Amino acid sequence: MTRPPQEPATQTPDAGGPAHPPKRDQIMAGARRAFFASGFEATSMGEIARKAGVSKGTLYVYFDSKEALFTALVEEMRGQCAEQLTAVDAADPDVARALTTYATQLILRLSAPDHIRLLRMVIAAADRFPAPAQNFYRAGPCHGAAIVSGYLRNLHAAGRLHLSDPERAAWQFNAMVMVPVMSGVLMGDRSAPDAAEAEAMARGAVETFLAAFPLIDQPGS
Amino acid sequence: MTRPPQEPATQTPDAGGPAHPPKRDQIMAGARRAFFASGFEATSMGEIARKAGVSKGTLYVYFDSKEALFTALVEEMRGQCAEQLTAVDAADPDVARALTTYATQLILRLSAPDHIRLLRMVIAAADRFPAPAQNFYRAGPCHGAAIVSGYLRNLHAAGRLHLSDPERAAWQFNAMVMVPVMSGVLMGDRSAPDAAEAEAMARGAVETFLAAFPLIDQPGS
Amino acid sequence: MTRPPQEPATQTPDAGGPAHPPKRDQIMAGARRAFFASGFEATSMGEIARKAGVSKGTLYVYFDSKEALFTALVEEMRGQCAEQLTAVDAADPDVARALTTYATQLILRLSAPDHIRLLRMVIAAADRFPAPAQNFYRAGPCHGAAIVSGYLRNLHAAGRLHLSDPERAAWQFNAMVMVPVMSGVLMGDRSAPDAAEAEAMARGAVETFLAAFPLIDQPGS
Amino acid sequence: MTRPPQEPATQTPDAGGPAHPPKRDQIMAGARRAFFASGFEATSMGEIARKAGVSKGTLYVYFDSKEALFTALVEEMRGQCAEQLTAVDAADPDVARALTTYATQLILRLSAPDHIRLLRMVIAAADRFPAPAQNFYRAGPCHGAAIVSGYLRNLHAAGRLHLSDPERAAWQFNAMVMVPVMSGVLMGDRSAPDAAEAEAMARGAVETFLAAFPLIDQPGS
DNA sequence: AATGAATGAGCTTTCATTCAT
DNA sequence: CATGAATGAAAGCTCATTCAT
Repeated sequence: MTRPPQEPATQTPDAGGPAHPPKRDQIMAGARRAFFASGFEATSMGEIARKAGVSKGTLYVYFDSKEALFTALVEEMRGQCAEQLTAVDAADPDVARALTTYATQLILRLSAPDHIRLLRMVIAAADRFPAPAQNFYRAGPCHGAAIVSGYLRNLHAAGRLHLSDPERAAWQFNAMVMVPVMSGVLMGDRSAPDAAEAEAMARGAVETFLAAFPLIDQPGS
Repeated sequence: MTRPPQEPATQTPDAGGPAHPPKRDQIMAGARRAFFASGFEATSMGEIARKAGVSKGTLYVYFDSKEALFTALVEEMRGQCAEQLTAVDAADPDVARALTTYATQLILRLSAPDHIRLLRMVIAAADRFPAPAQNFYRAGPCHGAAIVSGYLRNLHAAGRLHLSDPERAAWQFNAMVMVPVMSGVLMGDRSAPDAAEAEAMARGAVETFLAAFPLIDQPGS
Repeated sequence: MTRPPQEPATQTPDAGGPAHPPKRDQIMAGARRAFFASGFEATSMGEIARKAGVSKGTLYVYFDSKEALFTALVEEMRGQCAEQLTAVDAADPDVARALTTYATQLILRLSAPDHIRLLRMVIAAADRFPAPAQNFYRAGPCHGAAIVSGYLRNLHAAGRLHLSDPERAAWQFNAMVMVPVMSGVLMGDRSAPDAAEAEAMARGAVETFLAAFPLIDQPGS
Repeated sequence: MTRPPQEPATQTPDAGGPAHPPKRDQIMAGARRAFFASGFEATSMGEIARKAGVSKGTLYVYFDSKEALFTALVEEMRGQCAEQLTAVDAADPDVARALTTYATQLILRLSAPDHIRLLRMVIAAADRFPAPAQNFYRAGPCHGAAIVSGYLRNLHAAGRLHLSDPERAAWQFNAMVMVPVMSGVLMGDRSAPDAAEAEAMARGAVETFLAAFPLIDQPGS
């Protein structure tokens, strides 16, 4: 079920273009602003050039096409996926608290407007060029599942939890955390939750999860 | 958390357009085929007109714009959401089996290529005109949560299950059912599961769910 | 050696476009002026639209592409090839005079600026899309050879000339007529000849031709 | 009628450009390959630079513009015109054989794909910058006529042929040789002839030519 | 001299929309 | 109501040319 975030799918490699001068970053910054403002289809190369402060021709010195530029942008942003930034505090002896904190952070980051925008763009483009969505998926949901499953595995090894399939449990946990709020935000039916609401939803998920996979009390502690 | 599938959000009302003559259906049919074949942006009004067998001008007699046509189409398709078509068999005394059957159907319908296409289109458009996505969300995920929460509420009333928040539990159940496979399909990282795989995933979700919310044995049966 | 001017080579049929309204002629007229002014590559669709007095979009209602428009134009002009317009006066009993008159006309028409322009365009395009050049060749040089060979065949049948290969003789006659002046005009090394010069060159060709294929005196005339 | 291949017409003199360093030859070689591969318009300066192995900027150190580079290339290739490479064997006592051999070679060289390419390019450009075409014409057809007329003049001086206008006769001979096959090849209606076909056409031209200008038998030989 | 990054005008083509018939 | 010809704005992309290094 889990896909390791390795070997990202590629479609249109950057091809030529100068190695990595500041102009490239300038273009990426302009592209980020432009794509985030209007989405992939509705953003024109002219708009990107204007926002980047370079000529339209320069865009094509660094990127072969609009698709390639978008792909490179998503690639660059993989490292900022909500799931990449959120970890479970393995040092916290209070498992419920650790999971709740993690889940709260995840909800807040996943539902941040910029993240939603990126997600929408990437999904929208998935029909025509799947590489960005695939890479994003592996760096995001798959990575998130790996983080949680690793944590659960450790708990299991420590005898604090009984789990037959940590990976499945991790996906289920993350699913319960995100879906109730993320789906509404993604579909434009509600806005991002504030911290209090996020924590409440996190609690709900943790509660159900620990009911299904009860912690084993440590005799000596 | 749940949004009742009532009062659909509107953005671009159909304005003029005859009430419901056969020509309108003809256009809708053409639009459905065209949009599903190529997505919103890549579909031209000319293509729709050709597929519908009417002139381009006629399109504008019934719909104010391409957006309005798309919105109307999504509106019309609300009734065919995966969640609208899938029910829990309340008559089945075997709750685990009823839930597994439901979840299997849901997975298969949600990951069907046409459904994925529609979902992508609707998400892609959510930035620029949110109405379709909202309506779709309410008729889909919200409706699905309502179905399950209703079923759970009945079980609770029958004393077969103890639940403090049936709605929350319903969202969590649906989340565990869909996410592990849907997210991969939606992001283009995997293809739709076959019946066997769908059932396996359904079992996994039901197992965890019933571990968290254990059934109460009926003494007299 | 001769290619019958039948079944013209096609490459990009006109495809859609309204049947044959005045707008189409308007576009063709604009295209003619524009292409003749600058050649195929150097003429832009915008320039054609301006010269035709229509919008750029309208061009594409009638023609699929710039190539298709050019091909249609050459097609239309086939009928105005120099060779199509020039005939040998079979009624003239003075063969030398008939041939000289024909050759003079041919030289004048072939070296007319418009004809040279068209020829250059068609040759220039022959690499990328050969259909126009082929059609032009069949309607031009091949047709011209057919006219002369027909005339020669009649002379032969009438016993006025002995010829083993009328077609070959016809090509040779036409070659002698056109090359000395046409090649210089086509290559931009000289301008079109006036009537006097054209007649002088015609005489030269006829003289040599009749030296090679002497007329047989009619005993009874 | 004949233009001596002297003082080539110039239009865009090379201006700056170092006299003749190896880099210049390198560029010319790249330009030759590029122009021959794609024609004048379809060849970009970038392509030339790549094929030449120099930077785009360097191109402009040696040549003022794309046109100037093309002009210089055609200039340089004058020496390789088909007509420059083909001579009549004045030592051969068999005039018909000498002419046939010459004509066969000429046909083969003129219809060679590279020659056709060059001819098309030069004709295509003749409208916008006439110098290349003029130079090509003088080095080609004019030179060819000069070769033949010189040969004929010698025959005349030797009493083997009676000719009032050797130059005119030379043009007519060359015309009969090339036109029947060259025109078809140039217009894309047929491919280059093989040696056998070329010789057959050569024989046809020589036969007619010698019928028009019969050889005078040498009494003492 | 040589480079190659940068430019910006210009290209062909598409398309949602309008409107006279 | 229905048509389809006509539009014009804009899109992605190319390329000859320049210039600071």
